Amino acid sequence: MKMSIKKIAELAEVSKTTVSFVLNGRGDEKNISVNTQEKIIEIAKIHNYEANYIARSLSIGKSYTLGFVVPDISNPFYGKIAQFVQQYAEEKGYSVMVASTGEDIEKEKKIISQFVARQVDGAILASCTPNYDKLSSVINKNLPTILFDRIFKEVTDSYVDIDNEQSTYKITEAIINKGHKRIAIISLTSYLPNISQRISGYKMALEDHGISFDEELFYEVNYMQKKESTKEAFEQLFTLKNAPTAFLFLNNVLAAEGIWTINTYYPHLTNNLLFASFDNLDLFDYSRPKVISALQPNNEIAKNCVDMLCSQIENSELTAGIQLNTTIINR
Amino acid sequence: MKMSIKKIAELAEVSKTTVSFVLNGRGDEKNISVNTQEKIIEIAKIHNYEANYIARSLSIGKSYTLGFVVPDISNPFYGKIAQFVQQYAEEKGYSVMVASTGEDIEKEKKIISQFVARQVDGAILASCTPNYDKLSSVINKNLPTILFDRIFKEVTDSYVDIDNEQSTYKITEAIINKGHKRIAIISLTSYLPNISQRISGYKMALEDHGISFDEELFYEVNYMQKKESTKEAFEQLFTLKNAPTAFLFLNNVLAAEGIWTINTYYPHLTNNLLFASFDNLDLFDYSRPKVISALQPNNEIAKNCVDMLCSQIENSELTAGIQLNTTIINR
DNA sequence: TATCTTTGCTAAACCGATTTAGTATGACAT
DNA sequence: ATGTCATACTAAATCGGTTTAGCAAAGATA
Repeated sequence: MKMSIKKIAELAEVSKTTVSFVLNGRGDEKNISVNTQEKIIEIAKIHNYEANYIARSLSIGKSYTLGFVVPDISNPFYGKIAQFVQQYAEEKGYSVMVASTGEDIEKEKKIISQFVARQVDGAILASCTPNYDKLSSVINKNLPTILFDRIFKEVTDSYVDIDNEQSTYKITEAIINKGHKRIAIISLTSYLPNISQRISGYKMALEDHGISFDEELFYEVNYMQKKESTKEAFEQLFTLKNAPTAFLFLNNVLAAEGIWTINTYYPHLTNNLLFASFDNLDLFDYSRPKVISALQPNNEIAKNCVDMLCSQIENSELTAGIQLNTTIINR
Repeated sequence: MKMSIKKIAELAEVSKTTVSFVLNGRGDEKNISVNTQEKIIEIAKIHNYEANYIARSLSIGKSYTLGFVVPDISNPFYGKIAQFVQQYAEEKGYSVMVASTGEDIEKEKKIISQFVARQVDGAILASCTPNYDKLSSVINKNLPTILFDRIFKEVTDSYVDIDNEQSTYKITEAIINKGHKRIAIISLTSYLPNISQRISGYKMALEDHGISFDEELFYEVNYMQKKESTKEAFEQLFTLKNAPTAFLFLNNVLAAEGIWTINTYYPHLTNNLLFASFDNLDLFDYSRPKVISALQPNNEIAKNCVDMLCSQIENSELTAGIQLNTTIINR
């Protein structure tokens, strides 16, 4: 038999009110006698009573649920952050609903609406839209939202950012310091702010080291057909009279694809090239080539997202957006 | 202003009941005049009304929420399945709450209790307990539950299994067919049924090919200290007078660790050894050594989990447990 | 003895939906 | 004129909690 506060009240021969007070630990405060308190707690224990969160949510107008929305939850970068987000959320009494948008802005809208309808208290979002008008329409449903990874500062101050430009500058510098001058950069067709910051860091580093930016070394891969697109990029780059000796990939998916491509179609070159990537992957330790990378502080990103979101939810306190630093892993 | 059925009723000058009928598409069935219906829908649209799922849940006693509980959501195997589970769940109108147990049975219990309190309609679970008494106590909260990956058939018939024994038999056979006779097997200290089935498949294949099982080639890695434990395993195995020429890892985490270890400490051996793994990882395509693997049908596992769970929830229909096949990728 | 305070408890409204069991009205048949 | 039926709608209970306002009795104070 499913227990409810009402049934406990009947068994203990007290009112629902009293039961609610006692089971919420407000018995003393509300002057409920020790006797009554013990009786109620005893009965609750015997019958394995567990509060119905749905009813409580409806009553107090808070669901203690957060939404976590990313392009692809099976990407290890988002996976790691999901894991930490859930862990920190749990510590604060929140559960987490997760959804992947598959880089589809319409789906993202639907998911957010769905989460709003489900009364999530807030959302942590890596939006897939390359357009901040659209993003505004998505998140301005007066839903507390923290942006990460894909950030539009024009839309909100609630974000946990990464020093994309500075990090890419450092990676590029590390490549240059190993003696490379022809550094290909593999980017995305879709224009996200984090990506353009990374491109900018690359260009700055080149400039500061007296290397001029060569449009021929800049390649945009189409995410939807990344296998073919990456293969094509390599073909083009290797037919250049002055082919690149190093490759900088602007995220982990591109890098993994690059590693696959080079091993599949150009295995003889794996020892001659230098690879570098934004985002880290464990496999960069032992892939051929090894990959210099900028490791994002997943744990801290998650912690800050949850902390900021909760303080926004609980204290309606808008913390300013923050920027975290990556660690360059120079393999 | 947050809209509710009550406010729409006031604006339309009808009863809450009528509004509810109309907005649920039961207007015709309930003989609500076309005029009234249009008026209500119009008002709802103007004010951007979205039903409160919490209230609906309380009322109908169903949350349209599923729990997805795994040891580690950042493991790509679980991540992929999570992605598909969420996708299929969404198609059926369910949202998914995700949680990682970190291989901690107490945490697993807490998470399930939490999900039960939150009134999830059912759960998809890869339990971390090596003990089916404990598992029973976890899932027998009359919560519809589908087990996958970590399955105890004694506990429930609701599972989506993999042909662990047969698959490992095939992998082992593939190794043998490449001329190897000394095949190390790297397992886990924790005794899960899927792991013992895999071990059994390995032994059967050896036997069928006239190779006797050698206890010295069997190594159990401690998950909690897998780096040190794997390193130790390799040290031990390589000091054998008759060292192994092939390694079979019983899951992807062990294999990834093995690849890391061999590249870090024995880079000169990477071309001489054959690796094989249960579970597939993209990197097996280009790691050194390449890795023969048994690819689990993530998409199908997810689809079956969701389908079985929903039919259990919606029709109280207990489908029998099923077993899916892996694909051996012989690199 | 009268008044005030504290102790111990509860009735009832509320959150926002769903759903059952109706009612009122008018049309039609007998 | 009466009964039957379809149409168009609604009052009120319900789900399982929280919370406000307040009551009755006992003890303390004047």
